[in-house]
Amino acid sequence: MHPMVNDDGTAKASKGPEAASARVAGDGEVRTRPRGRPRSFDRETALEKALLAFWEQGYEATSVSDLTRVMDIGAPSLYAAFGDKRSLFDEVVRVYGTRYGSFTDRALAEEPTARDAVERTLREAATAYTEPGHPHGCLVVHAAANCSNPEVEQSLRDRRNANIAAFESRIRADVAAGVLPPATDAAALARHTGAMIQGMSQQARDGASREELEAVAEIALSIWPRTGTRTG
Amino acid sequence: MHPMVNDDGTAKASKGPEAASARVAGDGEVRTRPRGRPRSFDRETALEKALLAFWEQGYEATSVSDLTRVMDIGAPSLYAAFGDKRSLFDEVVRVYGTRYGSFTDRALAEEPTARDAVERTLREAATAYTEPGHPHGCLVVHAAANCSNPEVEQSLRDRRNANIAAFESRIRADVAAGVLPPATDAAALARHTGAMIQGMSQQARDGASREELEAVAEIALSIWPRTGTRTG
DNA sequence: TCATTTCCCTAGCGATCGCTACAAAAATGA
DNA sequence: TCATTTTTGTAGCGATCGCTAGGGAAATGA
Repeated sequence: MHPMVNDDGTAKASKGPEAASARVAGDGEVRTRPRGRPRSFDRETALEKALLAFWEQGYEATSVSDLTRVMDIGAPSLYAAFGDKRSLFDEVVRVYGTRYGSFTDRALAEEPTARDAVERTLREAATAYTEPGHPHGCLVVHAAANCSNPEVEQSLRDRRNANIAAFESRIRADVAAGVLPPATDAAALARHTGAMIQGMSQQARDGASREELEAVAEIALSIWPRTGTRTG
Repeated sequence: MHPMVNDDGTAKASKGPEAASARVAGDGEVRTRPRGRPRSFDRETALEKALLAFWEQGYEATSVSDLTRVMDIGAPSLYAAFGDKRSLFDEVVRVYGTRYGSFTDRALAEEPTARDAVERTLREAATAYTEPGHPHGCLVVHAAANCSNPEVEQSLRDRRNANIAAFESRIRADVAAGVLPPATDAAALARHTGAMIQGMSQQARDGASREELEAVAEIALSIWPRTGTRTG
């Protein structure tokens, strides 16, 4: 696809400067350093800078010139290490998902009920979306808004809708288990949760504080029947 | 500011091809047609096309080339009639506010209680944000997202926050009147409403149907105490 | 008819966009 | 030392961005 992409360019994982050339067959010593001139920058550090830029400004408003400036590398280095702008953004979204955006998945996996998962998600969203040290709000919600590239826009839309679908199936499971009433509209409840998350993210971008978002979350949580199995 | 802007270019209201040259002093007859070559396009029609383009793609992703194509006029005609891209967008936002986005103001002005106003707003949002014939969601919420021009982004942010502030003062009025409990957190309740509106708008952009948004609205409304003065 | 006024069309301005050709620089193994 | 491999910086590609100069076209009043 791309002519000048080296081994760890568009690869899935971000491996360091290993993957050497000289391979010692069955022995353990594969400590050989790569062949040519070594990279002058740390790939993960540069990726983190790109993440913050995309998070702040969105995919399209972040130019390659912006990226090379904040990553402190030249354009050819960027293209050699990350492919093109789109590939870099995809990798940024992956890293964002594992580093910043995984509280929803954790809540769904670890909490005993759907309500508890939603409660934890909304409360953690209030914190995460206003945390100092990085842009406010959710990258997945905002970074591909008004994007001329329909594939980029669709990829984040898919993530948002998959998130809501995960809530819905979790709610359905609680309905089947008798934790929630049989008449529960799981789809609507899940979509309501998704709308709250996205609305809170927009509020965070518009300047709302953590306390203000927490108050919003409390209100949103009051719709859930308090008949859960929680001990609290 | 702009050298080649005629009388009705960047003016507040969109007046037609009047504002004639020959002025009959105190008499009523000011029917004289303008002096030079008449415009070959209808200004309001072109403005509506620009509105739909900005609504669909956002401020920055809509190029002047896009605009001249959908408005079916040349670039010099656009600049002569509307100033620059920014002025055209400002006018589009004004028209959008009066034509599509005024249901919130109407609800706040016409409904007897804050709860009724929010109820009507959320229900009408479900309809308006999924209406066929124009893009889904709210222009004010989305059109300036990820905008490189901070003034444009701020102008819509101000509108969103002013909207929430209007809800808050309406809620405070009901608290003062005894319609809502004295312990009501007006700011949080207003922000919750704003987050719901923005979340529903995002949902509409992501493909949610009117029925789905109405179900979300019903859930969101269930947080309000049903002790209103409504007869229904 | 004719000067005046205003609009439209062509054509192109300088700036920026994403991206890359090219050659020097810095590491390797032999 | 020297050929090989990979990265780096420079410099610039074609395309598009927002915007406008300039001259002809279409209306006016005289």
